[in-house]
Amino acid sequence: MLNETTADPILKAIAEPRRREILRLLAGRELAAGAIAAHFDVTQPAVSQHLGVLAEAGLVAVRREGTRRYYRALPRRVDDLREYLAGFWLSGLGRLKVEAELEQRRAKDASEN
Amino acid sequence: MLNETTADPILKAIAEPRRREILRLLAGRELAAGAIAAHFDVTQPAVSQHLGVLAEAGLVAVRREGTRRYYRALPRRVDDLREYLAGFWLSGLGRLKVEAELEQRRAKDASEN
DNA sequence: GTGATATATTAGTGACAGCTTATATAAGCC
DNA sequence: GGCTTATATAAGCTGTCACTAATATATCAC
Repeated sequence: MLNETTADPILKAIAEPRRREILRLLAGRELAAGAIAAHFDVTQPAVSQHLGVLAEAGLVAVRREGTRRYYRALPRRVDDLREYLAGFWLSGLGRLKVEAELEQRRAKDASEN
Repeated sequence: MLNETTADPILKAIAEPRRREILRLLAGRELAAGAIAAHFDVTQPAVSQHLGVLAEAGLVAVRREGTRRYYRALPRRVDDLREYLAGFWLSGLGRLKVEAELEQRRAKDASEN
């Protein structure tokens, strides 16, 4: 389970449109760095830096084969982020209290909208 | 359901530690802008600007009462973001194909780790 | 109206992020 | 060894962001 510190780089990494494009490009398949860079109109170093950020956040994994570097997305990491967001309101002290109030608010919102 | 364009400001807003603190402070309760600002060691304008970003992203709502501005978190918006992340790999073309490959990868990852 | 309080807005500053070009690293081929 | 290809790293530029101090707006009380 992610905490505030571990979730931060993941959020920062995914809060960037180009990196989200890269991630989606790697959905369910492996691609070499060059092939990834070819999909965009920015330079290869720019994409390489994005891949570095994604790797640092654990959103992608690399496999080296000869001179190539094959990247693949790690969907588990996004699931972790979803979990983090699910427990977002329950962090800190007074979990139960907040949880109860949240339940109230949910019901209120549902009736309002 | 969020799309790439609508999800972006929410991700940007939540990818900031102080704004996450503010959001959690507003979990299940309403607080005046001043009360929120009092919780942090930055100036009132700084917090006001954060509240502006959060409001712009639809993560908080404001209620004006006299000279006070009461903010409350909108948990629904975070739920929307979770949904967006859930469908992240299925966006773009070839949804079914990617979905199948994802399923494969899930199983593979589960056995590896 | 004046004054006080709550909040937002403006202008400016330093840090950082995404980009570029240029260069370094490393593997494969001759 | 040298040459080429694939990728990363470094240095510099520009825009954006979180912050500050100062100011504006708005509401209340008198």
